[in-house]
Amino acid sequence: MAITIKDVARESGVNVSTVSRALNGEYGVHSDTRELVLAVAERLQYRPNRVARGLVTGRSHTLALVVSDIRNPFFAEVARGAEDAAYASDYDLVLCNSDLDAEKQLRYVESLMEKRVDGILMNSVAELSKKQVEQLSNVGVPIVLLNRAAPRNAFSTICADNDAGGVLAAEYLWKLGHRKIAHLTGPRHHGNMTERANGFVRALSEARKPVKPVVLHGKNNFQGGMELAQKLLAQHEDVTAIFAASDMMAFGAIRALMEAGKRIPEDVSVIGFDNVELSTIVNPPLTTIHQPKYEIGQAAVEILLRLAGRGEHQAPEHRVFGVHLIERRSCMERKS
Amino acid sequence: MAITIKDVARESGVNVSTVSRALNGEYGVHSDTRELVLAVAERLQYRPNRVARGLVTGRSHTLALVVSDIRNPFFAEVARGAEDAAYASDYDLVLCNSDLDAEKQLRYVESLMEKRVDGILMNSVAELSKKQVEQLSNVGVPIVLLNRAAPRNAFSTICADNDAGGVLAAEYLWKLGHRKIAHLTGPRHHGNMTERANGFVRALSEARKPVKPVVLHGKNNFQGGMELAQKLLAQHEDVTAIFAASDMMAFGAIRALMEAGKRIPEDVSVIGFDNVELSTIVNPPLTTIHQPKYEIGQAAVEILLRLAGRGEHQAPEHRVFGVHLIERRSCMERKS
DNA sequence: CCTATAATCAAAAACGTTTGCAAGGTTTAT
DNA sequence: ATAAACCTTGCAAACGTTTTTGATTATAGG
Repeated sequence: MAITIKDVARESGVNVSTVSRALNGEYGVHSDTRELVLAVAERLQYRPNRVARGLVTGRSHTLALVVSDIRNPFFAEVARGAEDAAYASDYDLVLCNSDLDAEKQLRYVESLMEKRVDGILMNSVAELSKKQVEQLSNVGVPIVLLNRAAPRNAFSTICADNDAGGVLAAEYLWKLGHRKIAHLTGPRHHGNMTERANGFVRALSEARKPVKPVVLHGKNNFQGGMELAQKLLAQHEDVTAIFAASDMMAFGAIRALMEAGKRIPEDVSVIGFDNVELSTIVNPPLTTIHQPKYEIGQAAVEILLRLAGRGEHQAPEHRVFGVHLIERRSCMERKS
Repeated sequence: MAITIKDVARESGVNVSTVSRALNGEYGVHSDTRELVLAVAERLQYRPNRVARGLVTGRSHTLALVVSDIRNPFFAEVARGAEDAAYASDYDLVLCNSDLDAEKQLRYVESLMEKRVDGILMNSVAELSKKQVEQLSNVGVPIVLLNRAAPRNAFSTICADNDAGGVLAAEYLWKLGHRKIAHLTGPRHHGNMTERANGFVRALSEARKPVKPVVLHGKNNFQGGMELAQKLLAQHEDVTAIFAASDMMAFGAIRALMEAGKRIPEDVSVIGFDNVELSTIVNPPLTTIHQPKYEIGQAAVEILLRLAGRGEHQAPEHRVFGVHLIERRSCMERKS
């Protein structure tokens, strides 16, 4: 049996309440007794039971991160930033993979509530019904979303400036002389990606000579990028530039293009979004829009902890990080 | 205030113990009362407090995964497998990044113990002192290691057949005609990588015409691969083939080689280990040793749950997964 | 020297569950 | 018909902490 606070109380001849105070460094315990208690606790290798503590304090010192898939390098980076920040404040982080499945996502939240986590960080990418949003709002624990949400609801949000990123990509491609342009993006209703698409097509439509890109929706991963690029080649052989809504999709697109005998960037330029580490090693190195993934994860739990510290209802915080273009070698000028 | 079991007891006119039994589907409660209780619980939106339950049952329904860095695609894949398996059994998974730091690793374990996790899955890659191993053995919660450990200690282990993988790489390179061979590997004392190295050099030394590869140690990531390849080029210009102990290191090596003006595979062949998803998209596609990452994570928590189910001291389980060579285009024949 | 105040600690309640035990009531078997 | 077995339920004790309250002692001010 594990040794409890009672054991160290008995062993040091004081009451458990005194042990508790001594160990937690609270005011009102004589330095002599404190030292004694500390010594005994050390000798007995006492480890406080955090679930017992959690029961009385109502706080579990645990945060949760629910992402669609941790294998997505973007989320891995966010997760690392989040975990580091949590660790720094002595919080644990539980990991959940929702696969964009609204039901699974809600099941996770429910389970997390039962466990009394102190905050949830999630990319609520799935379309939630009004009822679900309501349910989520009332869980009583702070939630920060990794994407901008409908302004009415009460979640805090943190994300990159997706719209600006889309604009950056559009301007870049346009200046390079491209006029037959495609945008490969994720599922409809994916908040972040929708914003990227919006910025992109808007910027192109406002160019000196407006361009209307073809926009294809698919899965946000390597596979999805491949499939969309294949579909694109079948329908629009003549595109000279592709903006992929994520680096993973860009990788898939590049693969499909190469298999179809296209050279990059000579035949078609490709630009991605995220700037994941691997984008430097693919060949050619991927031109992309950088967003601060680690910092987003980090900032998210900082917000979470701040909200968790305050009681009950707090004003939601919002934060958007700037993005910038990383020019590598997957795009080139198009003289038409 | 959240609503508790007492509320539903009062509301349905029965004792809390009956509510508990009804909700947990235990034997010995009349179907009428059960239905009533269930209805009331539903109406009141009752959510049991898992912390309180954990206190009495002594089980937290939580597992932990401590890896060196979740950004390493290998670990991301393992994590996903582990989380899926945990989710299937209604367990939560907390994520920890140890950075190969022995002290940080132990701090994590200590914190996890305080939280009464039901099992820990870790790649104990750091060199642990005898005292630390002992400490770990006595924590009282099942631990499964992602690498083979010293046989004396009581941890369960699960990993790929690293030695065989090393042999595979050696035989492949040798048959292709390479005789000037290098092996870029991770830090010394990295269990899995040491085994890969062992298999590799042994197989080469037992070849018809024995070869002694140069072995360089460094960091197990993209950066480390780059640095080692640069060092290698400076010291041994004449190598014609490189076996990298992980795909990430292989990517780094390829990058360094390309920057040094080498063509792959014409000038130098490169073979990796892991077969991460990205290895198909790098150019040239990477020839590598496949190990079943997702399955390893999955199997690890299955073992963990089995061990957690049984009481106290159980015989450790060991499992090793087979590996195989994936031939792509980063290696070619060498006629010397 | 006496009282008011502060410092130190013990006692006990609380947190929300599960669970062993016993008390009823109801069926079954003899 | 009665004892034995069984089913259903309530009661209360855990689980290991924190925290409030109150008592005892030491300190200080006059």
